[in-house]
Amino acid sequence: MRIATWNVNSLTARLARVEEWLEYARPDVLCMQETKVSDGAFPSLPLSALGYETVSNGEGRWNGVAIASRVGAEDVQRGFGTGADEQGARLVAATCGGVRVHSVYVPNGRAVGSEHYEAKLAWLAELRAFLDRTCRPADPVVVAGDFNVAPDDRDVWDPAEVSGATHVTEPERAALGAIEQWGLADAFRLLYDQDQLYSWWDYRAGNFHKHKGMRIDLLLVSKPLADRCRYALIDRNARKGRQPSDHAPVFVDLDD
DNA sequence: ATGGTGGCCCGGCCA
Repeated sequence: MRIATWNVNSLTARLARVEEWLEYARPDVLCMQETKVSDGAFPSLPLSALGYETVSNGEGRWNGVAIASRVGAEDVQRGFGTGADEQGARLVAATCGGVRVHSVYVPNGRAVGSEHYEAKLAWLAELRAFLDRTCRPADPVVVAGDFNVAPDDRDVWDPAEVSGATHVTEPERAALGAIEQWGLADAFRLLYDQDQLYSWWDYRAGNFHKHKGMRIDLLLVSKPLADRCRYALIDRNARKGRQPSDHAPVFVDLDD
């Protein structure tokens, strides 16, 4: 089973690239973030033509998450369901082929110490609480998406250059750690320990070509799935060419 | 070069 995640930075603008990628990577499940499309305008038909059913949680102009699956999508949940401010449409979950799959788009946080940074930490704490009340770590669970946190210094191009900035601070890493402590592991790190393997590069200043990126797109898997991880890839090629997202898709292959 | 690119959708916000 191949499960993927990709911040597409507008599914409307990226539809051709997403279709192309689905055709050659053929994931069983693709979690998408920053779809920037309302549920009513979601392009379900072209994805259906490729064999994928889709579920989305989208507000329109900003944020938005979705799951495309060719192994079913049952028991859909949109958002935390607490009635609290969710800072936009950032969570959708469905059961796909027996795996509870969550597509998440963690708030960016902007500047350290800003209200947005504090809200990012609060959102991560809400995600942990959501897992506590909706799933069990002994079951097959995936939490995949753009976490806007680089788990450790291997995951940034220059720890000194970004030191103290968002995505790499200790409180953000601790909040991510609290989610992992629920019973999840970073599938990529179960398999590989190299540095300089990134999933996002700022559009600005030619950062992609300078290899200045971060690994912030993660597939967190529960123990029953961690034991099945065989292979993972950040598809850097999908960041190249015409009209790319600023993120590359990432996938993990699970043994049956 | 105190910006830079790109998405939303048309002036500025967001990443």
